[in-house]
Amino acid sequence: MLELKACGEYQLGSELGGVDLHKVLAVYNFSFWYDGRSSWVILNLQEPAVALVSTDGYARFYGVSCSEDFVSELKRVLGISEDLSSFFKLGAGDPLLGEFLKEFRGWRLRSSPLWWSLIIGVCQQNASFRQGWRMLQNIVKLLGKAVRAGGREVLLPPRPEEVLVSAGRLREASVGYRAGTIVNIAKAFTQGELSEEPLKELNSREIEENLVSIKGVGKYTARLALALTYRKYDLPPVDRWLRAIIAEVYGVEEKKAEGFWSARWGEWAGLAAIAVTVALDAVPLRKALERVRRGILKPVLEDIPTPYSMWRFARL
DNA sequence: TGCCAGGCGGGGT
DNA sequence: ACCCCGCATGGC
Repeated sequence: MLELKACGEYQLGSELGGVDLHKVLAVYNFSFWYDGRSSWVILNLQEPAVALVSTDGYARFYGVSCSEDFVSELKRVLGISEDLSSFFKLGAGDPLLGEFLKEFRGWRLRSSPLWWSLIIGVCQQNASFRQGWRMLQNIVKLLGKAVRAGGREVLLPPRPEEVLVSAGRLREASVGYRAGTIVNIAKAFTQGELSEEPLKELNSREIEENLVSIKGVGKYTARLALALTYRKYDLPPVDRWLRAIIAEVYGVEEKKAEGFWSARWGEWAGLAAIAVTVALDAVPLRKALERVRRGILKPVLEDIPTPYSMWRFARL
């Protein structure tokens, strides 16, 4: 097993501002990465580097090789360096997100590597939240690679090359026909058509164009990746779930929902879209519409896996 | 037991 | 520019 070197430690302090690390680490996380006190955070998947981050802000770094940039990369991944004041200001009193944003003021979206963000998107296609995250969990457990860091084992998601050598096993992860898309994405990375670093210099529209050129990656998946990887939120991932919710809450036609959402949230539209999934516990559409009517607009479910609670569940 | 779920591409008009 | 269908899989 690959052994990562200890690369020092860092105590996050005043730069945390009002950030609530429990919320940052809990949302959309797995039980094998977060236990409620500390979480493994991926800094680099290609040349493995991770941080073990406690909710009090203490972080230890581990990597194949050590880098001076680990601290700033950790801050970027945790969203600490992101100024969301205009987002929260814009959201104050919003009929859908107002209440959530008040309670989750300390939340920031963790970023993930482009390759993994795309896989996250693919697993959400034409499936429920729970089914999608179960697929992701299966992929990590079946094809992921364990590394050793600080005397502990960490399971990392498989890299594109690792998916390709075991492509036949993707079906065991219950991803169904999405296996083909996952292979297409893996090939795009290994054949050098796609790479995280160069794309970040492009604007959102250009990145989206690049990503949708992969067969099986459409607008929704590309835009989710924009938010999850590059923290670019100006092009929101609006799916039929959010579209129907927007129509219900704001009284707009479904076909105008995306335009309405972009106008409403501007540069924050993508982050707001993801926030809605957290606020409504990502329950299926029927139930989400019912919740909206009853005004239950922040996470409340504890006994089933939701974006905010899924880290508590070993099996989703 | 069917039907459907946080898309997508390919085929129509 | 639309509309419509099929698609693997698992939950209800």
